Amino acid sequence: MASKPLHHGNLRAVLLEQAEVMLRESGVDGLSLRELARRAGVSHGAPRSHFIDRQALLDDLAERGFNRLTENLRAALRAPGTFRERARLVGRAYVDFAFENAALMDLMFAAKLEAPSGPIHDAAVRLFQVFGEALVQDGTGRRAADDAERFKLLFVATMQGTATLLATRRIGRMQAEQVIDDAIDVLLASELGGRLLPG
Amino acid sequence: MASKPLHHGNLRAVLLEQAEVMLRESGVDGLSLRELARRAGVSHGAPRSHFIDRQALLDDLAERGFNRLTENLRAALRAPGTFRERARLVGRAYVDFAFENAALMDLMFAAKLEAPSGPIHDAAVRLFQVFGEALVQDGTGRRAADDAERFKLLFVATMQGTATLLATRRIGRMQAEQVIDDAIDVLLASELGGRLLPG
DNA sequence: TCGCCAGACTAGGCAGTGTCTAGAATCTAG
DNA sequence: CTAGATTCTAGACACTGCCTAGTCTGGCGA
Repeated sequence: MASKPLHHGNLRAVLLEQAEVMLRESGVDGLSLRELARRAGVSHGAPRSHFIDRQALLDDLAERGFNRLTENLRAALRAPGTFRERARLVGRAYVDFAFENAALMDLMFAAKLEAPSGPIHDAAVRLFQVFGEALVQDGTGRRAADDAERFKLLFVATMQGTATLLATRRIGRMQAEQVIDDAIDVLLASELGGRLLPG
Repeated sequence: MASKPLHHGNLRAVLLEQAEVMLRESGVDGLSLRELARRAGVSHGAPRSHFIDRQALLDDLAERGFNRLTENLRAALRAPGTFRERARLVGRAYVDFAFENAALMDLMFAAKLEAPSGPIHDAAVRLFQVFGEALVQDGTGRRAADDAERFKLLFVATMQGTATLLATRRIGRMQAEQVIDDAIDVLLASELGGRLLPG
């Protein structure tokens, strides 16, 4: 599938690229297929060869967003340093991404009415798995696994909430960084964190 | 302003009510002014007398959502019990609201491109003030105020993140409740919580 | 080599939408 | 009772997403 450039070149890639630009410029509501086609220099029906729906395009954008964010977090996690230091980097990466891609985050975390399934959901699962990977340094027993899951969820929820507050401009960037620093301090000092990361 | 029923009765109220129904039924995208007018039994231009814009209607809905959520949290906070117990109730109220009004939450926490201002932002500020009120049992000195602010932000961020994860069906309702319980435990056991609520 | 065909793309049309306008209907204040 | 302001109607316009028929093109098998 998705073989070679055909008539236009590689329209699909151009569409996705321009779509991200429009998303940044004028939000989700400002992203119209016809305007997108206009910018790409093709007829208004052309995008339909690559995206059956407007929603299909939005889903694709969201999925790519998840993948990019996942990669950012992976990179932060690969950095040398203590667990605390790397956790800080991860938090900053998350919050930075939310700040610089506010509209895209809306797309990624828009409330779905249907049941969770499909590639977007899978991409989200893959994102959250990143947090899990960092916590399995001691994978001893079911107790540890349960603790790790709760620790992970708590950390993710805090990051996500901070990201939302930042993207909606309810708090500033510095406040956001303080929140994640505080969150990490509190989490690592807690009983939950102590059980997971002794020493 | 907003005196008495005129031709129709009180259209504005009917529109807002029906709009919330449509929001719940088919999300933000499914909320059209013309369909709304149809359901209210008025011509397609009638809503314009009460809402200059579609966005004005959405803003009004968001503001009302903030006010309702604020009232819910106030009620939870008024309940008798220890601080921990009331904090639990607040967390549950927040998360329940997000679960039952997912599309509305999207509206309330959609990323804004502009600077924060206007009635929606004010309503959001009022919401977050509720958390502050619960924390000023000992208002001694600047240090305490700073701690209270950080505590509040951390708590709010966690609630908000949990709400998003729940509304997007990334986690279940029971997981969400565990997250807020864990968050409260961790926060109250922390140094930050200890400084604020000694004893 | 050549015909053929799946896929990319064009162009037109349709229903639906948000917004604007002029004007009728209605309420309210003087 | 009249005059003005407000609510509402009806029509128009530009724009949107989606559908359809038909054209073009690149690659593959005979």
